[in-house]
Formats: sequence, structure tokens, C-alpha cells
Amino acid sequence: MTTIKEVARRAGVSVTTVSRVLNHRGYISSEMYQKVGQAMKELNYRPNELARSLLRQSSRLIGVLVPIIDNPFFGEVVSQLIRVATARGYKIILYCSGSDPSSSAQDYVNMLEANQVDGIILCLNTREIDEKLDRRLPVVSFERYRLETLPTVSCDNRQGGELAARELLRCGCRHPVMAGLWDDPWMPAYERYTAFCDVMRAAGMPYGLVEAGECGRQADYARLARLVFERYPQTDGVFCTSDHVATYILQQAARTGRRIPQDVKVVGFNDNSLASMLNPPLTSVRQPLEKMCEAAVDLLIRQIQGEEVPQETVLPVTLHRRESTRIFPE
Amino acid sequence: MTTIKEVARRAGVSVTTVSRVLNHRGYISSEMYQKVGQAMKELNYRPNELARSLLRQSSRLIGVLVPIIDNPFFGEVVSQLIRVATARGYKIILYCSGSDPSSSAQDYVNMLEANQVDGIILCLNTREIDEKLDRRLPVVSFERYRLETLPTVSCDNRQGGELAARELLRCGCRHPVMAGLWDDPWMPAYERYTAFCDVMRAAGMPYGLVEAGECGRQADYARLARLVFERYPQTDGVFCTSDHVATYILQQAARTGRRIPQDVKVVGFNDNSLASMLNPPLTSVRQPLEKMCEAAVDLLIRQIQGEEVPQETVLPVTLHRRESTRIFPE
DNA sequence: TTGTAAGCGTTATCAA
DNA sequence: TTGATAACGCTTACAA
Repeated sequence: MTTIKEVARRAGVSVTTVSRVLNHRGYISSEMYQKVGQAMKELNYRPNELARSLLRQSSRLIGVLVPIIDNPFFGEVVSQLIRVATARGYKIILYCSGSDPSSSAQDYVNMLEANQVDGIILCLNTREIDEKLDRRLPVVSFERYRLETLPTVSCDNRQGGELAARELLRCGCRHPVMAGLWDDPWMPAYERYTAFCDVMRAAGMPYGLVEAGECGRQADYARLARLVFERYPQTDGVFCTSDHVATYILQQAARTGRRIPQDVKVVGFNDNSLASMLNPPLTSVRQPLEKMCEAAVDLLIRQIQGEEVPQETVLPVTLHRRESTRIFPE
Repeated sequence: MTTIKEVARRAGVSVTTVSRVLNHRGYISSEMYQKVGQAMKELNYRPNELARSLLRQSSRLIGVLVPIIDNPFFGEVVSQLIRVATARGYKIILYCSGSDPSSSAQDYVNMLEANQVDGIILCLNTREIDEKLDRRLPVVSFERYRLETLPTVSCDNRQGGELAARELLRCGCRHPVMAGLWDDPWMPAYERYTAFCDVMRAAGMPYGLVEAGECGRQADYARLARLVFERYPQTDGVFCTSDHVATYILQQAARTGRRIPQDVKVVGFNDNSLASMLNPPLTSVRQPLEKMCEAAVDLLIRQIQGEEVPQETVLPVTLHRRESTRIFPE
């Protein structure tokens, strides 16, 4: 690695001058500028960010903690976070708790702090981590709920639940069922659930519920899907807490000879790349992931710069209609 | 942030002693060990990895370059790379070229080198980057082909193409078609393509080909899928270069009233989480991603440690049969 | 067995 | 307008 010293020697100047050229700071004659620039180019010099970070007491590094990543939802989240962070001059160091079951939440925080991250974006469902956090470090909680102590970015899950419920009503469903995982009130899905129930109740429409928690701790969605149609054989509309859950519902419907959308309408949640790939393409509530990630990074950077930031940032969702809720003229 | 000095002051010893305790190096009395350990705990001390890296001239950081990540394939690749790297004491810094179209391949390499990564894992399809690499930095190329200069890890794409072709023959297909993207001989899909053709030719079976390159540079898979059934209306078996392409084939089949697997068999490639989620579940050639990622990290670390490593590492694939190639008794 | 001091590659302060 | 020098937090010869 070429260092600033070698550049200085080559250009016949002091390291200070090189540093000035590098950072466009202070007074510099254009002659120096030339000479130093030349030397930097010849040696293919790139300043050592480690050394800079050490001095600056800031690494421009954001730690991102996700449970898994080989999943369209978190995949897109990470993708967007990288995009926004990069654009703002920050790098992302990524940890994936699911990749490494031996480590505790505490271990991750330790690793991130040891690596001098300037802040952390938490996409983790665990609450255990919250107490462990060294609160001198800025943190943003992403699409998790009501962490009294942490600034949170989420989509409007209540609105999403309402949109989904109304979509099933609009399709004329008489036996709507909600299926998925919402056993923890701290999960965003919990709001989708309460909103769904509220809309159905207000409409005087009886509804069914199948919660994945009933299917063993390791949410067994295949079992969940079977349960939906066993328990509610006459159901004609299913709202799934995620597009992922919807894939199982679509498969189980096919297996039990139900046609979608003729016999059963299905609405998902997330509207990531998966939704339009399914067969039939899935109507889904779209989370504004780009905007959510922009907000998360922005909130974090503002904290890093010492600003106060709002406790809750909630962004609106929209319904994207596809084949799975097409109404058939009868 | 607590520094080593504060720990030293608190314990009433020199920083050297603290450093020794920290690294379990050199001679140390158990009394010191006690005292220092105590102080570290009280101050919740964690050594600054930035400073360590600077001194050690090695950051224990691996740069990973992927085109996109919100996609089951690269999502799983990144997930596995993180798992393996973490287990071996390395961190991952992730760049995603698709997140940031304004940057060139050169920019990424610059950023990674500036951040003092110890090595780079390239999952990028671009070849342009190869010449730009500072070849003092260890690099591994992941599932890309024949980079004469770079150690490469890939799955046995030729074997995969053969397995897929034979599966269609086994199902009794008389009008097999291969569909997808393989216009660049440097892409792994190109080997799948030549292998497919070889098997079909050897079996004396005429076959069709639809290449996504024909559908505009921005591979329009929806258009590709339409083309498959327009050009080969009587096709009864399609091999797709990826599971992603297969999703479009499945949708288009449904739209044109073809039943799968009764009328048309479909075989994909990758066998990531998507394959089993589709409707119907997709028969696919499974890439051993865990093993490939282990090999990639291992090869990189061995290079970092100054070892010579083999030029090519090729891992075997397997066929996973699912509903999309079920044979119906007729 | 412990401590002093130099140095990793930068930037900031101050003097020239 | 430029250059010495100290400092960031850590490890490691070398000295004590």
C-alpha cells in the first residue's frame, strides 16, 4: 500500500502538503497542487480510511443487524440501506444473526462497537438486544414496534391491515380469514392483525384467524396453510401477514382444488419481488421500502451529528392489485 | 469510548500490561490478570478494532461485491458468505453495484481498497472490473467463468445442464426448449446451455432455444416467456437457466392454458428458496451454495495468508425433483 | 514480570 | 504558502 509519506517523498513536499491537496483544505499553490496530484496518480495512491477514521474518531460505518438475508424482504431492505448509505458517504457492515446461531445479540453489539460503527440500524425482532445497547451509540429501529427508547421507522401497518380487509370485502368475500404470524405485540404484523379485525367487526362480517404460533415455534407455514383450509373449508378470502405466507396458501389452494381468484381471493403483505412472481400474481400491500430506508439512514446520520430526532416515523402503504383478487363476472 | 489508557489508569498499571492481558501474550502474574480484568469489566472496555487493524496492517475485512441482493440467489450467497467469514474471524463489507448505478466498477474497487479490505470476493458479472484490480490484493471470483487470472469458485454448470436435459428426456418430452440468458460465454449459464444442447443432440432429439438477449438488453423475462410458447407452441418441456426465469414460464403457461406438469414439464436452475415456493413447486438443479461459499472464503483467506491456491474449484450439483416434472400415468 | 517508547497512516495545530 | 510535530488507540521491541 502506498502511503502519504511516499507520495510526499515523490513530490518532494511534506506530508502536510499532500494531506492538504487530498482534502482541498488550507492554502495551496497551484504548482504544488499539480506536483502532488501527479505523484498521487503515478503511485496510484488511496488514503487509508482506517487511519482517517482513527483520527477523526468516526468510521463512517453503519452497522446493520438483520435476522436473515436470503429472503426478498430483508434482501431488499439491505439493498436499499446500502444504496442510501453509500450515497451519503457511509459504508455498511452487515451482520446476520441467523447465519450464526451461536452468537447472542450481545455479541453482535460488541462486534459492532469494537469496529467503531458510528451507529446501528436494527432490523431484528429480538427485544433482548435493546437493553444491551450502549446507549451512547445512535440506533434506529427498523419496522419493529414501540421501542419506547429507540427512534423507530416503520410503515403504517394499521393502514395496511385495513386496506387488505377492505379489499376482501370489496371482492365480496363472505368468509374472510387472516393467516400468519403475529403472536408478539411488538411485531409489526400485530397491528395488521388488529386493524383487520376492526374492519371486519365494523362491517359486521364474521372472520377466521389462524396464527402460525399454533404451528410450533418454528413457524411451519405449510402446516399453517393446511390448517386454514381445514378449519375454514368454505373460506373465500385470505389475508396473509406476508407474501411469504401467501406462497403457502397459494400452493395449498392448488392442492385442494381451489382456484384463485375464482374460488378464493388472496391478499399478501410486503409486495416485494415475490408478489409478482407467484402464480397467480399476488395482490399485496406495498411497504415503501425505499422511503423507509431513506428515513432510517437519515435519522441515524442526524443522531450521529448530534441532532434530536422524532421518536416515530410512520410511512404510508398502498395496495397493489393483481390477479389474486380479480373479480369474476358471474 | 473507553480506551486502553483509561483501563491502565484504573488498574494502576501500564498500557502494555493491559495489552498483554487482552491478547494473552507474554508473561503476566495472575494478580495483574485479575486487576486488569476487573478494570476492563468495570469500564465495559472493548478494544478499538480500527487501531488494531492499522497497526496489524490487516483489517480482517472482506469486501464482497454483488450486482444486486434483493434476489434469492445473491441473498443466499451473501448470507452464507457472512456466516463463513464470521466463523473465521472476518467481517464483511458489502457493496451492491445495482444499488448505485452512478458508480463504476473502478469506484467499488477503490472504496474497498481504501477501506483496507484484506481481500475481495467478486460475484459480479462484469469483466471490466478485472483489469482494474490492484493485483496485490487477494481476490476470488464467485460463480463466474474462466477468469484466467483469478481463482474461481463455481458449481459444475455443465453437469447441471446435463442433468436438466436428461430430466426432460426422462419425462418423455418430445419438444424440449431451453429458455433464459446465456449470451455471454463468460457467464455460468453458457455452460448450462452447451451441455443441454450436447445431451439433446446425442439423444437425437430436436430442441428449441429462446435467448433473453433477443428481448432487449434489459432481459425482459415476461417477453421471453411469451416468445417461448409463441415460437414453440407444441413444447412439452422447458429448461430455464434460472429459477427466476422459471417463474415467468410458469405464469405464462397458466395464462395460455397449459397445465404443469401435465402438458409441460419445467426444470429450473439454482434451487434456492424460490423453487419450492412456486406453484407448482419447481424441479431444479441445486447449486451447493454453502459449500461454494465456504470454498470461496477459504480460498481467499489462504491467499491472504500468502498461500498459493488452485485456479479453479468446481463443486457438483444435484437435481431436486418436485411437482413440475411429475410424470402422469396416462 | 512489568514499563517505556516507537510507530501504524492520517490530520490539526502552530510556527516559519 | 508550506512544514514539523503531536495525536488518534493500539501492539511490540527493548529496557529495567
